[in-house]
Amino acid sequence: MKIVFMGTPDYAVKTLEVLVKSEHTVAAVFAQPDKPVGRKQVLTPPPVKVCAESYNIPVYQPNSVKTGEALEIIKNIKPDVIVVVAYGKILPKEILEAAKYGCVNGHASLLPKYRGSAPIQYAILCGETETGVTIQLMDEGIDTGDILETATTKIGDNETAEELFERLSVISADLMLSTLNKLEKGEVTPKKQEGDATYAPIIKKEMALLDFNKPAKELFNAVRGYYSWPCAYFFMDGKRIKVIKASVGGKTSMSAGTVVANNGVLSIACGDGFSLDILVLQAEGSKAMEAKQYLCGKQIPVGQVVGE
RNA sequence: CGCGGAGUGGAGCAGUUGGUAGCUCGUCGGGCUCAUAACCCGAAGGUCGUUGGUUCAAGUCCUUCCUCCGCAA
Repeated sequence: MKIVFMGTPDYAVKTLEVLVKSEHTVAAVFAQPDKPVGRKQVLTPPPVKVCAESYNIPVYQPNSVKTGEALEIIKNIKPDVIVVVAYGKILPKEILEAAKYGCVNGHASLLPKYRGSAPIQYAILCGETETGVTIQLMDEGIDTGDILETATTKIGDNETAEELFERLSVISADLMLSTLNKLEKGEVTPKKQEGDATYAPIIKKEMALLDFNKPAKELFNAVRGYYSWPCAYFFMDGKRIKVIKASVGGKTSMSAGTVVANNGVLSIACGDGFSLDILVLQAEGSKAMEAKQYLCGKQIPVGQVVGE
């Protein structure tokens, strides 16, 4: 089939590569415009663009896909199907209907759960033990289209969002290819989404501020779910401390937010009477380090209250 | 030049108005102990990121360059 691919981040690259190497033809790629990135604010192309160019596939980066220009480009290509993975823009009805088989989207959750832009993080934040990917036929709603295929996977007890991203991107890529093959042969029937829908709106950095009044388990999930961006954090002595790695510790009678142990790990009391053991952290201006190392240079007495 | 922090013995840090480099760990040796990640005694280990300068004297002031990091995206 002749494919137009729409995607932007690393997550979508996996699918693009699988499609490029398949018997299908990726005729054009759409990605978000280059953005200034990093401390130097260097204008950086999105990963999908870099990948597409390495295969000499034409790349389009319109600021908007609603102006009609994008539609013109697609109509000239006359694709059989438009594959959308983490593109980051909402497609107008005209584009959704511009290909023979429509727009097929790979979404990183088991729809209708976690519709929206951050399904992977939310699955971990909510303490799910299982998640997956859904290949859906897009309609005008946000991730409300009919389901073509799904694949499930267990979430590891200590798995971070970053790790899950990597795994799901591979699963999604393979499932996308097999689904397209079935779609071409008419071997797949779209099914309505069933069950209660939940939403996973975009992650904002403020959301990653740890509130020690919450249960330790929930904070542990936040540490995993917000890694590696924006990364869970709290304040101590006015300085931001990022929590890279943590685990749920033992019971404590100290009030929430109090340091209960400082030997080897930085253990902080949480709202449910358990502690959060911080194993790896990063202070402003320095690299990530083991809590033990951090505690060598900075004496933190038991009883000190953090969160300010 | 978007804002800011930092480069000091193996690790993490301190170093006050410039005057012989300290702390917590770790390492090595010894001691105590039934025993220990505990405790006690002792030791090794630093041209204080780089260049040039000011000074009787610079980790500490000025300067060149390099590297790392937080914010911001």
